[in-house]
Amino acid sequence: MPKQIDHNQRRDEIARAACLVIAEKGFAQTKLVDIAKTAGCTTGALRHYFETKDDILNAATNYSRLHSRVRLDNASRRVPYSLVDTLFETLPTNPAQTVFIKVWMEMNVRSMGSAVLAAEAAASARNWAARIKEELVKARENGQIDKGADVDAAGELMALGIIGLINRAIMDPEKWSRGKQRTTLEQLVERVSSGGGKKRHAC
Amino acid sequence: MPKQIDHNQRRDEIARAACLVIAEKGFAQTKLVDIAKTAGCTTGALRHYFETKDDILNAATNYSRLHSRVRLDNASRRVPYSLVDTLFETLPTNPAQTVFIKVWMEMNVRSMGSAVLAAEAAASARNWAARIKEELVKARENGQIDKGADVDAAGELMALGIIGLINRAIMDPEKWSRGKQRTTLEQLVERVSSGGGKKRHAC
Amino acid sequence: MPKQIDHNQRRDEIARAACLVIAEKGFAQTKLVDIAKTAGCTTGALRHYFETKDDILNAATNYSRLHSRVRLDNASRRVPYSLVDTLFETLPTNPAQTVFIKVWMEMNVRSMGSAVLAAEAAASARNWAARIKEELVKARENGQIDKGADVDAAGELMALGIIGLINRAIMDPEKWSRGKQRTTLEQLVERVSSGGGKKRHAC
Amino acid sequence: MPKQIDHNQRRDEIARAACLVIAEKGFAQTKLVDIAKTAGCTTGALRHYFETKDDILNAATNYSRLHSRVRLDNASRRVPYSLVDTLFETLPTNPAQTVFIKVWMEMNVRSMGSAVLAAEAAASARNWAARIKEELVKARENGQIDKGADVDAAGELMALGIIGLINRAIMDPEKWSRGKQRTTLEQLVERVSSGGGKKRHAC
DNA sequence: CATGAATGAGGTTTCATTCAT
DNA sequence: TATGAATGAAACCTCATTCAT
Repeated sequence: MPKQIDHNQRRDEIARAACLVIAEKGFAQTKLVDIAKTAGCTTGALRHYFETKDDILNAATNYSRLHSRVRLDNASRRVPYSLVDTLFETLPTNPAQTVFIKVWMEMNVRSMGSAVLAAEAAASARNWAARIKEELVKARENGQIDKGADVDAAGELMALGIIGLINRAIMDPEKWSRGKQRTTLEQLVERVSSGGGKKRHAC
Repeated sequence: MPKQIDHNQRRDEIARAACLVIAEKGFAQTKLVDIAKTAGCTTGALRHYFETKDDILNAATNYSRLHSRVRLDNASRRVPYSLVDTLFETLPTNPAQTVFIKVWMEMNVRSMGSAVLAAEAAASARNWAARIKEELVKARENGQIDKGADVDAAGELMALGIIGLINRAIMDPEKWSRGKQRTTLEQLVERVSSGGGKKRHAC
Repeated sequence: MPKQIDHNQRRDEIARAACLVIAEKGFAQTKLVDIAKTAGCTTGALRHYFETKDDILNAATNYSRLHSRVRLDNASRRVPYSLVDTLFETLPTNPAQTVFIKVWMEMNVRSMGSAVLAAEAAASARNWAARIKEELVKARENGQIDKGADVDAAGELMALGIIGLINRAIMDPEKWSRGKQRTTLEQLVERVSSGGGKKRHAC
Repeated sequence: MPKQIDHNQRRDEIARAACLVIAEKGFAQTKLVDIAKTAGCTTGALRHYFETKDDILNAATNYSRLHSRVRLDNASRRVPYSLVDTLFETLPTNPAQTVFIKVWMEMNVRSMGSAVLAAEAAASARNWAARIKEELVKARENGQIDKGADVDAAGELMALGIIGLINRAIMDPEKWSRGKQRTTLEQLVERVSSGGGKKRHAC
């Protein structure tokens, strides 16, 4: 009997290798040989798990999305709960997260060239924004933001701010140190979540 | 030197053509022949104006940055001045601006693969954020935002929010209609600029 | 040596599987994996019975030739004997025979690229023509064609006609229904075998 | 201005080069580099004239069909007209014709793997058979075959015989010398065209 | 014997760049 | 200055073959 291989696991390993290469070299410079080398195999072997290069790229996209989501979920489960600490996990403050975010950016851009990919990317973005809103709900329950906060509006704005922060931090890591990302996130949470219509009327 | 003028004009036309192709097909699918076709010439002719494809891509990047900047400047000069109206001009609410923003996104991603380009992109981003801050200053002077607003912090957050909004609107145009972009921008201006530490204490 | 028997039987099964794949997909599109799948095994297993792909292809060729020959022999042994019925068995009027004929055509073409294979194919063709001639002899003895028929010439022409019929029927099955093949074969037998120089003079 | 190239002419040259390579090496062994080399260019240059390898192969098929047809037409126009001389031109009695016939055989086989190609091949075959029939009509008018000959049936049988002859001559050139092809063709014409129902009744 | 993952040579395809005209 | 045919390197893709299990 030949070596028993867990196909799904191997696919994940390849997707992860693809992420590393994409994050390092950029999508356009990502060659199959590099992915294969990083995954510890040859280009031919890749074909046992993926039909085409595009399939690998798509798998990398999903891998990246999934791991970002898992990272956020894990942070959210920490006790005691902290909204800022949780959201902070989504920022490119460490190599691993930076990799996934770079892949996410590369793939967002790539998806602009295909209706199908664009639809997926849009769905993923909505999903992610909804996930951010959930955190605000949780934080409101925990009393970390105003009880009267309009989490719908706040969630949308928070999502935008985080996306912006992620973008700028990736593009300009020199300026956007871990500390500055943290401070900015705190400001974001404070301004965006404090308020909503009711609060302002009360004031 | 009429020839020189024509030469620069032609370079601009080519850069603009490159922007259109990049926005339509994406960076990875942008071929020199397509740029040439869009510019109304042949690949050979491109060579008279640019040494390499990368040069054209860089020119497209600069063209895109310049025009986004000009658009913002023009909006800012309108009388009577309106902060929201001005910032609204930076959003992908019309085909032309959408093109430039797509190019900006594509090129940001592309720049991740090169230290030189990354530095340029970072500088451009800082520059753009500073420009947004200027608008807040102007708006504060005009009384459109609180006199006591901390424009440094607010400017930073506003820049993040706008970047996030641009990203989401580009990736998910179905959800982010012109109207929704407008409404969201208004909320952003209200929450981000209203306040700063002092104001809140006063309340 | 029961193993030996199984071995040969397995080789036959593989050759037959190869025929099916060749007939369905064509020689150029015949992959070892497809043959293995059709034979109910894996590519690795093929190696226990054949050294290379070419060996399998050659085996398929021989299998096809052998079975066509057996089919003709069986038809020839039917009582009462009928020349047309017998020759009819060589035509692609049923799926099985169609498969073998397609393999024969594919392999004829393939053999054009190799002196050794070409020689084999030529020998096989001569052999087959001789076999057709035998049928004419038998038919003459049975009185189904003129006693004075020149079976040498007639056999040659008959062989040509049948080859042509096979070719056209395979290439254009829509036009060459079973019935039309039958009718045409009858005409062929009538015209080709009726005569020869002597007969015509006698007329 | 660059070198002025007649695209159609260049396409024809490439198609012809492809024919030569196909005839020499067989379809399966035909590499683009060989075609390019034979055509006196590089593989890259081929792309100016054909999208894919398959397109080149299809062009070779059409080129082969066209030239076989032209050859037959030219032979048919010779004066004085001779049916046998005309049909003789369709046989592989010289290198050029042998090439085209080999391509025809290769491509017939190749077409078996594709519904579209198969339909084309079938149409081409019907067309060719109709063309043969035309020659019989002409020969009947010229008195070279019986006035009462049933050219419909005879044409069909003649087409079959010629196809068979072509096949055998290509596969077994040693046996099927130019002379033997000629003799056999004469016999074919004599037996197949002499007769039809009326004639036999008269006898 | 059988498996099927892995190999890697060899093919096709792509496309920025060059250059004779 | 402009053309666009041609180049050729580099990528992706294919698949017969191998071999550890």
